[in-house]
Amino acid sequence: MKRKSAVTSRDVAERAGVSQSAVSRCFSPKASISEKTKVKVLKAAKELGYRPNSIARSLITRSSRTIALVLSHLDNMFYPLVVEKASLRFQAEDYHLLLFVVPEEGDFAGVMDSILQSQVDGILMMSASLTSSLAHECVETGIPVVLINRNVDFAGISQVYSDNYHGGYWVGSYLAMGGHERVAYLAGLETSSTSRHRYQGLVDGLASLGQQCRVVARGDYDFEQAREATLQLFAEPPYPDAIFAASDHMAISVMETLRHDLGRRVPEDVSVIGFDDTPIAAWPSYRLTTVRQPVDRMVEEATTLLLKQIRQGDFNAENRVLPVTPILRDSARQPARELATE
Amino acid sequence: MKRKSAVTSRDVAERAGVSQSAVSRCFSPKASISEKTKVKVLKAAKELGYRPNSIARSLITRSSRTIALVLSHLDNMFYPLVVEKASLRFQAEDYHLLLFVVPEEGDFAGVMDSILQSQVDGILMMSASLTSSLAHECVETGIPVVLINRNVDFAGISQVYSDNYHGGYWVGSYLAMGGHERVAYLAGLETSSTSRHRYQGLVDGLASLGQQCRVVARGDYDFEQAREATLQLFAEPPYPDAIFAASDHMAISVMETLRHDLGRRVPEDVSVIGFDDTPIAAWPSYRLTTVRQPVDRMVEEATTLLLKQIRQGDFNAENRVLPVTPILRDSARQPARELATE
DNA sequence: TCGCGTTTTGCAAACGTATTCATATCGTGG
DNA sequence: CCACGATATGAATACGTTTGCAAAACGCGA
Repeated sequence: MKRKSAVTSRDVAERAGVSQSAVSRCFSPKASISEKTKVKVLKAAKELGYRPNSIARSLITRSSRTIALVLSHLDNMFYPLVVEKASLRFQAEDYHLLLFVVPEEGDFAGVMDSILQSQVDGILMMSASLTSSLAHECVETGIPVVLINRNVDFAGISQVYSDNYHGGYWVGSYLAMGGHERVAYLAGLETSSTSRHRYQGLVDGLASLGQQCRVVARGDYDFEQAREATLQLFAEPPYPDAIFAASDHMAISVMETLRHDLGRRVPEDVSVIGFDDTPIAAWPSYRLTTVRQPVDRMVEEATTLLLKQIRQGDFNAENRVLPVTPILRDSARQPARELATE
Repeated sequence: MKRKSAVTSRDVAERAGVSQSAVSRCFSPKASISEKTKVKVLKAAKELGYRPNSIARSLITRSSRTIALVLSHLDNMFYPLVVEKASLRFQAEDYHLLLFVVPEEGDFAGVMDSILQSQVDGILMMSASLTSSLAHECVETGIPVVLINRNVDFAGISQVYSDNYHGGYWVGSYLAMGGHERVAYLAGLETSSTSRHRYQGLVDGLASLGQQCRVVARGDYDFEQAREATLQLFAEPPYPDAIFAASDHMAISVMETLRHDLGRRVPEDVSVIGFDDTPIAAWPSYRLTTVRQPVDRMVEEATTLLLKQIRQGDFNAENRVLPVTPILRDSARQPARELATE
């Protein structure tokens, strides 16, 4: 294998018989350069296989055109989807994505440090509830951060998430109208604000019709843990007649466990409702009743928000909460008459 | 929001009363620096909130400590898993990951250009069959590339993939021994070498027992397309009595379609076999018979190979083909007596 | 205290580009 | 053909580090 070419703008300048500045200008869209020299330079550049060194460029422009994407639960189909969309969006805007997978409740501070050093122009976090000290640190460095699908009570960081409370509320009232009397909640990570808000909504939704949430189990957004939790819930009576899981990922696990380990029918014996509306939820085997998060809009809002903050150095943190949509399928017993969605 | 700090090594040098070189040395592991000045510098650095500018560092060391990860099918659970593993591995080695999602048969050359400009130290490709002109270009620039789960007939690029041919071969003989007589193959992308090799194996495996592959349908590794293809296969007799899909992702789609659209039982009416052994394959609803790819080993081999090539500037391309493991579950009719796996 | 080998330290030169500023060139109307 | 505004060009500087080199400081036995 040959050694790296390392052909610089000087090399092509020499070959084209112009100055280094000239060739630099040829690769800056808005720079002033005559058509004549431009073709000369581009010709020479092509012949030498020249590509501008983006590192040097970043150094001088003080912008890496790179955005950090940090997340953890890559096994939950929801995230790959937003990664894909976000990636396409940023690529279109000529930004690069630096991926950071934080090892699930692991050494987050370390990763954060790594991010800060990497000179990214912005950070898109879709995971890991930020401790407020870390949040503070982010803001101090002046790097724009937007949280997606998570939030932290710290002014100064932008957040876009969906209306978890009302999603939960809808589930609560829907289950209550369906005549369920022993509703269980399968929570996500303890540190997750989304899980808490969904729970709060559930409780209030049930209460609005005189019901309550009987039991809360921990699933930590994990497939296996959701399974354990479900077995636990049915270890001894009284058994739940409905389970609301904080994510589709867990809801599917619940359904699998109910059907194949516990011999329960869904929804005849127990209703199951999820959250997200992941593609799997629509598969005929599940037909999971769930609450749809507007992934496209979330990504769209988050990315444009981030880009805006990057461009105008001076910005204010914004919160965007997006509406969710109940998706009525067959995994939950339907109320006798249709529920009027608010 | 405040403006970026931009505290440089000079600032901390001044505050610590040393030269700029000294502070630089404090952040280079192997540099020679006395303990005394080191603490002085680190103290000053902490007080000022200094972080070495990795861009400037990259410029001088000519190494960005960054690796490009390029892929397309983020919806197939197989890929998020390897992304996660690869990410953790590289982070542990203090490398960063630049993510490139190539829009599915889209403008690959453009993305490639973008990658080359980004000055990555290496490229890990898990998708998109490289055209040989692009492959050539990669090699020319001298950037180490390793392909994972894909291959291209071009010496000079390292590849790690699993033994697709023998995986297919096993499927062929297993289906033949199970007494299937009308086997269909649901192919992946036409450009995909893996799909071709699996097919070749299937054909030979069937032939070894006097059978053949009756029909080939195109699924392009896509869930929806796999569904269409399945419907097509059962549009009119003769119907297949077994379908081998080039990925679990498609195999699941096939099962869903068979059961819910076509009212067929699996495996009583038709056997289904996949490839990958994605987590979903093990779910009780499917219990998909499949061929396991050793994801962990693939990632391990690919990453170490890449890192090795990066470290020693001079390297030879290597191919690693890893053994697969048949996973016998319930989606395919079992032969009367156990098949002795070779 | 001196001498000598070993660390430590500072100076200065890179790394490859963008960009300012002054100069040169061009186009055009008088 | 001249003058003049607009536009194109080149020289030089800066971005924030790493690192070779030479000088300085150090440790320590004599």
